[in-house]
Order: sequence, then C-alpha cells, then structure tokens
Amino acid sequence: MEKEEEKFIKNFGDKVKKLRIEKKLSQEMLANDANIPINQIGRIERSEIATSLGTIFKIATALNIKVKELFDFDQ
Amino acid sequence: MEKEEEKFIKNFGDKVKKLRIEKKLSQEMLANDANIPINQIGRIERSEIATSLGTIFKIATALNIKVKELFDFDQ
DNA sequence: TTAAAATAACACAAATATGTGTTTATTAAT
DNA sequence: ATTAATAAACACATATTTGTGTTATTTTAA
Repeated sequence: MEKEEEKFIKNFGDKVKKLRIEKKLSQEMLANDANIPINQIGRIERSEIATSLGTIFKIATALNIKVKELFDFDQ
Repeated sequence: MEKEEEKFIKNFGDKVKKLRIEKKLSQEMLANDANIPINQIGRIERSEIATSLGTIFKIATALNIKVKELFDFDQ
C-alpha cells in the first residue's frame, strides 16, 4: 500500500511532464525558461524529490500558468 | 522592488494562516493534525521558509482541503 | 540503422528545509 | 493586572533539495 503523500508527489511530477509536453518544451527548454538546472526538471518529473515553493513558482511561470493549475489533478 | 517569487511565498504563508484561523485551529493543533513540528507552521506562515510538496500535502490534508485550494489566492 | 537530441542516472558540494528543544513575547480571557 | 494560551524567536543537528558537472541510456528523426 502506497502512501498518499507519495502518490501526490508522483501525480505532481506527472502533471509537470504533461504540461511540458503539451507546450512542446524539452526539459532543457523548460529549465532554461524557469532558470533552474536541467536535471531538476527530470528529478521532479520522476518524483525523485519533493520540490519546494520557489521551484514550483518558477516552473509555473515558465509554463505561463498559475501555480494553482499545476495542482489541477485528481488528488 | 520585491521579487515575484518572494511575494508568492508570502501569499502562500498568508493563505495557510487564513485557512487555519477560519477553521479555528491553533498552530499547535494544525501541526498535530498534520504530523509536522509546531514551529514549522509558524515558519511557513511567517514566510521564513519555502516549504516542500510533502509538507504542503500534509497541511492541506489536515485542513481537509485539496492542495489546489491552498494556492487559491491572487498570484 | 545511424546520428542527433533528449532524458536518465550518476556523484558531490552547498544551500535550505525539517525536526527537536528552549526561551521570550504577544494575545486572550478571567 | 494576572494568568493561560498562543505565537515568535532563538539554536542546533539532520535530512533533503538545489546547483553543477559528467556519463550512460533512451528516444526521435533522418
């Protein structure tokens, strides 16, 4: 039985990836736009890390969406 | 001129506090419900830290809301 | 199928969040 | 005014994220 918190972090990573693909951005392009390291995007999409508010804000901004939309998935 | 990212973190802290007060919880009660240290709530509400996905999830769960609602403020 | 692009998977130092505890200040109620 | 409850403000060790770099794997396109 998986922990709810882990599922949530997994869902978040999947959401970032989904939105990135929809906007036809590579991890590298998104990372550049967000001013974060390239590897960070991968780590988040693979749910290796539970990223923090600052990075969340940067990613949303680079995707031209509100942070709220990043959490628009079936929690 | 304040950085947008800092404003965002400030708004998040204010939102946590607002929702906590609305539900008539002390920092201690919320922290207990969320299984996080008491001080952590204070640090977040004061915007001293940019907390991470795990803590965000725990707080939302303790408040009986979706994470998305935690970000329902004018960004 | 080869080459190029994209992503994953490492490692490691530095910065930051987390956890725990104690003490001080503020707020609310009596 | 006093007391009790709440929150702020410290300190410090630990855990995790972040930043940077390199190498291997996978995917995509020619």
